[in-house]
Formats: sequence, structure tokens, C-alpha cells
Amino acid sequence: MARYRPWRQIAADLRRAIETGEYGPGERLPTGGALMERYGVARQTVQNAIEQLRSEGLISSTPGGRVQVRTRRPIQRLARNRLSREERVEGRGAFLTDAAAGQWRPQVDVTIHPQAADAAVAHELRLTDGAEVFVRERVMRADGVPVQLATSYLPRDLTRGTAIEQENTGPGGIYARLEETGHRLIHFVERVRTSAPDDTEAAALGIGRGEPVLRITRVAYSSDRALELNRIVAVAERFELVYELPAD
Amino acid sequence: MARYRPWRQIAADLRRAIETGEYGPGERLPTGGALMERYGVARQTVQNAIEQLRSEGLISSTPGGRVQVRTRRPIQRLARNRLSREERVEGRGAFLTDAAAGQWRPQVDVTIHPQAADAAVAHELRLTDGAEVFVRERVMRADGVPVQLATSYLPRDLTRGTAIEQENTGPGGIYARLEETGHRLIHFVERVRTSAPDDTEAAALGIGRGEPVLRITRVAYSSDRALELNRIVAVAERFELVYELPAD
DNA sequence: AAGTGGTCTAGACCACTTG
DNA sequence: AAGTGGTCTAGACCACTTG
Repeated sequence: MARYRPWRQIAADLRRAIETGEYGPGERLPTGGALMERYGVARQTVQNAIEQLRSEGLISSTPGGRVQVRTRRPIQRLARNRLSREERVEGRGAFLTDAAAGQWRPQVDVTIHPQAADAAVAHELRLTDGAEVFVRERVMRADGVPVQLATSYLPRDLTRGTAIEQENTGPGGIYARLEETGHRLIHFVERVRTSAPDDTEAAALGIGRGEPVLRITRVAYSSDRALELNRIVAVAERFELVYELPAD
Repeated sequence: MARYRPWRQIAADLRRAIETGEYGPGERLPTGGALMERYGVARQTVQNAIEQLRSEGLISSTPGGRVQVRTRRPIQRLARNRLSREERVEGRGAFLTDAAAGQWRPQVDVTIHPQAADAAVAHELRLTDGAEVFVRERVMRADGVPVQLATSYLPRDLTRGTAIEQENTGPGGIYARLEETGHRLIHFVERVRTSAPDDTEAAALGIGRGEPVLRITRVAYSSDRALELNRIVAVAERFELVYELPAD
């Protein structure tokens, strides 16, 4: 046992044990006390090793609870299929499309309200500061566990008098409603970044510090204007983003 | 000062100071000792706050060095343009295309060797286990700082006798060479995940634990086969991935 | 009530960078 | 040589979960 940075060795040992299946998905790791004794180290040192494995996405832990090997497979988020017109016509939103492909149970909670666009939202939608937008905030769950927050902003003139201002937007969701009112979608641009969550996001997603999130900013365009800004915060460990790109 | 989890307050104060510009890009934060005194807390508590800000991508720190506000803007990685045939014909590789768009100085170090495909590589390229592949390992730097590792695997029968087996693959890189030998690229599939780096990756990229990386797996396809597997490990904080998606 | 993961203090030392 | 960020020990307590 190295005297300097023994947490590396502890993390390496546990990582190997997980990868070889000694600790299978959903199983508990040894308790902190057991690891302290086994390696002859202090509590903080064990904690450093645990923190590393958590940031690698191998384990999850809850205070008072237990340290568990992660069991859930990543949700495949299929960028091409999920936004296709075919799926929209069939009446499924993108999250539901992913669920059907991945065989998990989707659940979406929505809150809606109009508001004045701040500078960032106005810039993305090419509106003037303070223009009215309609906001749909969604918490998405997979098999009951929150995995994603998505907040959509649409220029109010596109949504007034449509089902987009209802809690339930109807079959095909907001994109189907936009196309019905003559706003044909041409393309989407997605920008992907990653970072740690802030306190509000961490609480809503039920994750701790150090568990990274994906931040996806998506703008939907018609031929002449920006129709929707969607800001997504997703538990990084739970997702694999899949993009299909033409070579031409 | 809250007695329980004071690191949250310390992190919040520092975050605000960075966001308001009190500590500008490249500037140092107060030393650990100063923060211990100011908040009346122990060293570990300050460390917890610093760790949080680092995982949010706001600061970077080096042992013996200093804690600095991050200065570099994210590298825009433009998935559509960077792989377009037009760019390839103009003779620029994808990384160089990004550099031209983002105005930073690119540098690529390459090591090359043939090897037998392991099970994972064989699966992605639809080869039999142990089939020979040609491997190109690249370390990519922006303005001298390592930002990305990329390892390409190509079936050996596609590369033998071509410049793909040279260090310098010539104008347009390996995709241009593949197309010259009759393997027309039809599409790419990119899969994006994120996690912490392992020790080797952290050392090569010069980042610490808790700084997440993006793991991008890209496969290039012709009409009838998989031509190349590229495994990319990129410093998450430095990148913004941009994808353009058709609505049809 | 007992157990567990997480956080805290106080003090020490290590590895590294800057003068 | 001095300063700094990072890690460690030993022990305590907190918040939470499970019995």
C-alpha cells in the first residue's frame, strides 16, 4: 500500500472488482468502515476513492444509504430518429420515441407559463429583449427516476391559441402543432456541453456534486425563423447521445 | 456561516465573484490559507468548495501552482462542417477545420502501428476477432495545450500501401485517402458519453480527477462496410459539440 | 436504535512551482 | 527557500435510511 495517495489504489481495486463482476449491478460495495480497516487508512481517504468512482459513473451513493454499483444501462438518445417527421406524424414525442426504443417506462411532468424573454433566450430565438415567450418546463423520468430536465421557449405569437399553451400538447407534441399552423420545421441545431449541476438541478435530478450533467441547447428552425429553444439538462451517466451525420 | 456543509456557501461566494468578474479569466483565487481564515474553516472544507468549482469547469488548479479562473473559451466542434466532403477536398482534416473556425493554433502528434483487433474494435468494424487493423493514435493540442486524444482503427486491407500507414496521411487526411481508393463515405455515426478520465488519460490531457471528459465513438461507413472506428477522449470543459439535424 | 455515507476540525506532510 | 494545492490521520458529529 502506497503511503502517498492510497486512494488511487483503493479506487483501482474497487474498479477492477466491479469490472470483473465481483460486485454486480445493484450490489453494495463494502462499507466505509470495512475499507478503512482493510487498507488501514482514514475515513477521508476512503471517501476520496468513492468520489472518484462516482465521477466515473461506476457507482452511486446516498447519505445514510449505501454505495451501489450502477445498474442502469445508458438511455440511447437517437438524434436522428427522435426528431424525424415520421415519428412526429405517428404522434410520439422525442422522449417517448427513445423510451420505446430502449424499453423503459417514460413519465413527463409539465409546468407551463408565459414570460418575458431574457437576453439569452431572446438572442437564441432572434427576438427583442423582453418579447413574450411561452415556457414549458418538463421533468422527465425513466422508470420513475428523474433523468432529464427540459425547458422549451417559444415566441408567444406562435403558441397563442394552440395546444402548445395547454399542459397536454396532443399527439406529436409541439412540433406537430407548429407544423399544423404552417411553420414547417427545416432543421435543428444542437449544442452539447457538460459540467456539474447547480444546486437546483442537482436536487431536481436527485444527483450529488461531482456527477456531471449534459447541457444540450437545441434550436428548431423553419425556413425563415427560430421556432423553439429547448434547454436540456440530463444526467450524463444515464445518456448516450447518438448522431448520424451524412458525409456530403 | 452555516455550520453544516459550509463548503456550499464558500463555493457559492466564489462562483458569484467569478461570474460578476471580481476574479477575471486567468486571475488567481484567494489562497487556501486565506479562505480558511476568512471563513474560519479547516483546510479540507476549503478543498471541498474548490473541488466543486473545478467540476463545474469554472476554475483549474495545479498542485504547487495556483487556483485560476478558467480563461479559454470552448472549442466549437462543428459536426456538420467538419466532416463535409467539401472540407476534405480542400485538404483540411476535421481538427484543422475547427481550428480555422475558432482561431486557435492546432498541433497534432501521431503514433502509428498495426495490431490485432480486440473484441470491441472487431465488433464496431464488423471484423472477426483478431483481424489486423491499422491504428493511428493522435494527441491534439490547441495553442500548445492538450485537449483531445483520438485513436483511429481501420481494417488493414483498406490501409496497406496507402498514405494512411504513413505518419503524414497527406491533404484531406485518411478520409481523402479512403475515397481515392474507391471507398466512398456515406455517413458517420457518433455516440457521445461523458465520464471521468482514467489515470492514463488524465496524465496525457493534463487534467485532474473530477474533470470530466467527453467520450466520442465515431464510425465511418461506406455503402457496404465500416471503414474506420475513431475513439475520441476530449476535455469536456474545452468543447462544445455542435450538431445540425435535418427535420425530415 | 443502529448503521452508514458525508462532512468537519486540527494538524501534519508531500509534491510541485516560483522566486 | 518559501509558498501553495493536495492528501493524509484520528476523531467527532450530522443527516439520512433501514430495521
